Amino acid sequence: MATSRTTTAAPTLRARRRAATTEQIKALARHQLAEHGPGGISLRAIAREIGTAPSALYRYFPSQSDLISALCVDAYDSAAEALAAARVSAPPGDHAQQWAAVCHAWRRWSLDHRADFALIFGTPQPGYQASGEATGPAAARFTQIPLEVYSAAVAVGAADPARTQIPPSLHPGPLWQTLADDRSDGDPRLASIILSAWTSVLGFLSAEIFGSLTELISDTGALYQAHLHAVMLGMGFQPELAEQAVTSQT
Amino acid sequence: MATSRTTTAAPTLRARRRAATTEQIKALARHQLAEHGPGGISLRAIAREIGTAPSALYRYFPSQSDLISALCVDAYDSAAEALAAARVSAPPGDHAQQWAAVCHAWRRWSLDHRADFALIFGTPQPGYQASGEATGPAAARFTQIPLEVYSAAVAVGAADPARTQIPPSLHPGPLWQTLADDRSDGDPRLASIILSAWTSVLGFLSAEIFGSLTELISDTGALYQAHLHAVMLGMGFQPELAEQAVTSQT
DNA sequence: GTCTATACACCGATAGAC
DNA sequence: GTCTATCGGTGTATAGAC
Repeated sequence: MATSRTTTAAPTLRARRRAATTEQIKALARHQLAEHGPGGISLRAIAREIGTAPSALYRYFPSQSDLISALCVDAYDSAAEALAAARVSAPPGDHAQQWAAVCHAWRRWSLDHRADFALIFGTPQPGYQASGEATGPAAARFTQIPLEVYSAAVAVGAADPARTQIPPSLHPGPLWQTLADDRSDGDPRLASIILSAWTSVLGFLSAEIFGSLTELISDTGALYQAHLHAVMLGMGFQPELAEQAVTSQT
Repeated sequence: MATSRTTTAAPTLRARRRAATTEQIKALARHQLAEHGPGGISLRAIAREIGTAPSALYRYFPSQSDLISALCVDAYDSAAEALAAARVSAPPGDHAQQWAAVCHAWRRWSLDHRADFALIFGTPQPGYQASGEATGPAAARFTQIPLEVYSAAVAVGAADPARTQIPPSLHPGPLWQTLADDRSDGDPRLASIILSAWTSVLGFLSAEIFGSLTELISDTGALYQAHLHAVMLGMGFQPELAEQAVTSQT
């Protein structure tokens, strides 16, 4: 009966080899993704590089969609890790600077992992995205980071929802309840404010990575800084804190 | 020598039939795009529905990529038409309201043409997007609309670049010169300001169409209104004009 | 010029032997 | 778990009939 416990603390030699192969498959798939873009993942090509029959891969992933779902989860985790690291490396008391640091980390991660960015923020590939049940928790872990930073900023008065243009009557949706923990007992406007700000930042990154923003403006980094500045003012950060936070970023 | 003039004002019966077939192919491709998502366009399926051999389609489009490029051009034209119509239907003198109307038209068009939105604003499909030479003019025609509205607003004082957070030192890129006409003789900051604002709106639409924004907030329309309000303040519109323009939208 | 017919090389997925 | 064999599907290219 103990043989079925694959996730136990005592890894069988078989289980370890299996995990290694799984990781190898994902690595090759990630490489194909970066090379040939979305939809360029070929199970046959992976099997060819591994040196095995194509059908053997189906013992590791039931279908190509499951492989991509796994890549999505990894991408969310990778991004969340980058954002969390940026947050803790910022001054603990300066929530404005934490926000700016998180946003800059998001951009850097996006530029360094364009394929992963496209995977989780771009056009949903048909069939892949359908299993939001698999990628949901990872996405929640990611989204929670900016929420925590902003609600902490509001709690200490570094940002004031009353300074924003978000009407208090807007109610958050069902999925938001899953995200928010006890911190969200306060102003329900936090959901709307942070979503508005978050989508503004997402749009910049989307235009920079997918679109032709790079050819429309020379110094996209400087524009991103100004963009963040405007966004932070729009979400009610104290003007002096916002300016100082934005200019203190490298 | 006149036989090669396919775009002449005297349409041959042959040419008309050919144009009709071309349009039919594009219509079926659009349908497949909306049905099966990006990458779901199958030339064989189109030929099957038309009732012809797959290879016959190559007399109309040299390759699948060219078909998709044509769809991109159509999508840009469709969006540009919707935005331009919204602009002229707004009060001629009220530039803030024109901006808000254009943004609302953009959202409505995006929600009504999700596949086309993904085509031109989502993840670029490898190979398709490479021919920016084909879709470039159409994209320029689209981008020029908000530029015209905003520069007109600045010209009459409805918006003031000095109120924004965009530093004057930012220089526009090479492609921007192609877009801007004589109107852009003024403040070079206009490029940066409008790009920052435009990407904010794009991010909202991207999150609403690609992502799970719908499940995070109940009334996305109301949030969009507040989002626009914040964006307009960020681009230096007079506060009273911005508020009135946003609330006057249906 | 236009369409048919055919061939090629790829793909994801499945069945069944070992 | 891995293999071979196979199925139905795809985009693309070429040869040849009308």
